[in-house]
Amino acid sequence: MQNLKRSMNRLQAMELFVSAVREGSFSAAGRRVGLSPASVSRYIGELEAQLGVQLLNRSTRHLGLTDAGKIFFQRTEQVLHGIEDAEAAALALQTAPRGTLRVHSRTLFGIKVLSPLIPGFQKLYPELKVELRLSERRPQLREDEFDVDFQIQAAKDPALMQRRLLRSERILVASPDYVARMPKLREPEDITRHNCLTYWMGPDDVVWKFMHRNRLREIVVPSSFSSNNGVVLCDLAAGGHGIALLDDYTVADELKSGRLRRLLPGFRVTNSTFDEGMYATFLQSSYLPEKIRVFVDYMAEHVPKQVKRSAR
Amino acid sequence: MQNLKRSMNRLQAMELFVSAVREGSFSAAGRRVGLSPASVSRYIGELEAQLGVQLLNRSTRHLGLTDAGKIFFQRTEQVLHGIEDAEAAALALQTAPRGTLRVHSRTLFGIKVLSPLIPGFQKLYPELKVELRLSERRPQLREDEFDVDFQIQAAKDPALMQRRLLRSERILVASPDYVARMPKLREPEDITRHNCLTYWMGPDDVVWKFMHRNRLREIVVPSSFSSNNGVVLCDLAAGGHGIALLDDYTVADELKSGRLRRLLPGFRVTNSTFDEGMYATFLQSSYLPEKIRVFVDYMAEHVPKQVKRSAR
DNA sequence: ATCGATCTTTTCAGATTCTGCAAAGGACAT
DNA sequence: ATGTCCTTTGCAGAATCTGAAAAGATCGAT
Repeated sequence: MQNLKRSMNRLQAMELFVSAVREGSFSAAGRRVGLSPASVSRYIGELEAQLGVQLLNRSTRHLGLTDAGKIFFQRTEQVLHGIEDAEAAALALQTAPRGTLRVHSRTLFGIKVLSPLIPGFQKLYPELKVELRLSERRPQLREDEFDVDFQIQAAKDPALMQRRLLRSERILVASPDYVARMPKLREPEDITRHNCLTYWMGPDDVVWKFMHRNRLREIVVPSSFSSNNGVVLCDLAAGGHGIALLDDYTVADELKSGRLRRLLPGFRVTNSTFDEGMYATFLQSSYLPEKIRVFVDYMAEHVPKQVKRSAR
Repeated sequence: MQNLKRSMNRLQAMELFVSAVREGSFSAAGRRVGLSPASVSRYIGELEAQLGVQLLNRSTRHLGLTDAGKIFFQRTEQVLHGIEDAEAAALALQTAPRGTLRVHSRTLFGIKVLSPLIPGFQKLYPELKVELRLSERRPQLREDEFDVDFQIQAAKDPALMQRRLLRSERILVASPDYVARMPKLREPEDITRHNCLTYWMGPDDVVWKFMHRNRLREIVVPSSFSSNNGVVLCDLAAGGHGIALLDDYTVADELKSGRLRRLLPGFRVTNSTFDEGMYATFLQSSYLPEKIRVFVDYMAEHVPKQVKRSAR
C-alpha cells in the first residue's frame, strides 16, 4: 500500500479514459461529464504517465487504441461495473429503502392502473421518490436508467427479471351506436367489412388472430386509422368510429357504463400473442435494491385488486 | 455518466476503507499510507455519505462492520485487485514483447531481406506474432494500424520516428545479352537510345539523375515499360528487355551470378534523391512498446548482415 | 486553395479540495 | 486517577483542479 497523500484522482482518470474511447474523442467525453477537453487531456495524459504506458494514439480526427490500451479498456470497464455493483450491493442491504425510483410504463396502464396506486405506496415509504414515465416506446432499463418497467410480454433477455402482476386478454370493442348502424359481426371474417382502429406496430399489414376451440384464424385487417396509443384507440371506439382491439382491463369502465360493447365474445383475439399480461421488469442483480423489491411487492399485491376494482 | 467536475477522490476513499478494516482502525490505516487519522476519518465519512449507507460502527477500540459494510468490503477488495490487474496487464504488453507486431514493407525488400530474418526473430520472441504485409503503397501508420513500416526515405513527419538500417545506392543494370546487342553506353545521354524499364512514380516524365564529380545531369528517359514493382523490373532486365535502375542490394545475386551487369559504374544514379537507404519507421511515442523496440533492434543488427550476405 | 469546424495540448490564474494540527471527548488497561 | 490510543471537527495553509485562451493539426465543403 503506497503513499496516498494527495494522490491524483485515478478513478476519475479511468472513467474519462473509458468515456473517451467510447465517445471517440476527449472533447465528446468531456461534454458528457461536464469537463473541458483540456481537463480530459490532462487526466488521460497523467494516467499514461503514471502507468508508463501509451494507451492512445491521438490525432484530431481519430483516437486509436494501442494494444496495451485495448486490454486496459476492457479491464477498466469491468472495474467500473464492479464499483457500481459494490455500491448497489451495500445500498441493497440498507433496511430503509431510499433514493429515487425510476419507473416506466405504457400510457394507458400508467394512467388507469399505476398512478392511482402511487400515493398509497409513497405513504408507506416516504423517503422514496418516484418518477413515473409513460410512453409507448420500449426503454432499455440500463441505458435509460429505469429501475422498473411494466411490460406486456415475458422477457427473453437473461439480464432481466420479471414478476407477473396479472394476465390480460384482448377484446374487440365498439360503441353501441356503431354496432347499431353497421352489419352484424358473426364470424371473424366479417371484420373486413368494418372500420378497424388498429394499434400501430410497424409498416406491415395488420393481422388479428382469432382463436375458438383450438382453431386459429388470421385475418388481414383493413385499417383506416392506427395509433400507438391505447387511450386514443379507446376514445375513438367509444366515439363510434370503429372497432378496436384493446386489453380487457383498460376498457372495463367503458364496458360497465355501456359506452363500449364487446364483440365476438366467443373468440380469444390478439394482434400478437395470446399469452400476455403485465410484468414488472427490472435488471437482474445479485442483490436486489430494497427500493425495487418493496415497489414490485407492493404492485404485485395491489395491481390485481386495482384491475378488479375498475372492472366491477 | 454523472458530472465529474471536482468529484471527491472516491478510489482513495475505497482504498482507505479497505485498509481501515484490515488494520482495525483509522489511525493504523493512516499510518500505513501516510495520512493522518483525521483525513482517513473524513474520507470514510464522505464515502458513507455519498452511498447513503453506514459501513462501519465506530468506537475507539473496535471497528465493526455493518452488514452493508461487509458486502462493500468484499466487493471493494475485488475492485482494487481488478485495478491492479488492469494496470499490470497494460504494463505487461508495454514491457514484454508480446501480442501482434504489424509490419509493412515494399515487396522487393520484404521478399529479399525481411522474410528470411523473421524466423530468427520469432525464435527469440516466440510469444510475439508477426504480420508482414507487402505492398508498393505507402501506408499511414496510425490509421492503418501498423507498428513498423520500412521506408526508403527519411520521414518529414514529426509524429514518426525512424531508425536507419542501411544506406543504399541505385545502379543501372542490364543483362549481358542486352549489353552485347545494343550500342555501348559511355555517357548518361546515351541512355535515350536505349529501352528503359522504369519504376512507375506517376503520370509525369521519368527523370534519371546522374552525378559524377559534383556534376549533375538530369535526363528525361524514354520508357516503354514501367511498373511499381521492383521484382518485375529486375526480372525483365535479367531477361534482356532493357535497362533498369534498381537498389544495389536488391540485385546483388543477379550481379554475382552474371545474369545482370552494372552500367556506367562511374556515376551515382537515382530517380529521386541520392541520399537513400532503408529506415524502420514507427509512431513517435512517450512509451515505446517493447515489441517494437526489440523488432527494430533486431532488424538494425541483422538487415545490414543480410544485405551483405546476399551481396557476396 | 481557402475557410470553417472540430480536435488536442499547454500555460495561467482563480476556485476548490486536501491536509495536519489542535482541541475535545470516548474507551479501555493499569 | 492516569495514560494510551482512538475518532471527530474546525481552522488555515498547501496543493490540485479547472476553464479560458492561444496555438497548431486535420479534415470536409466550397
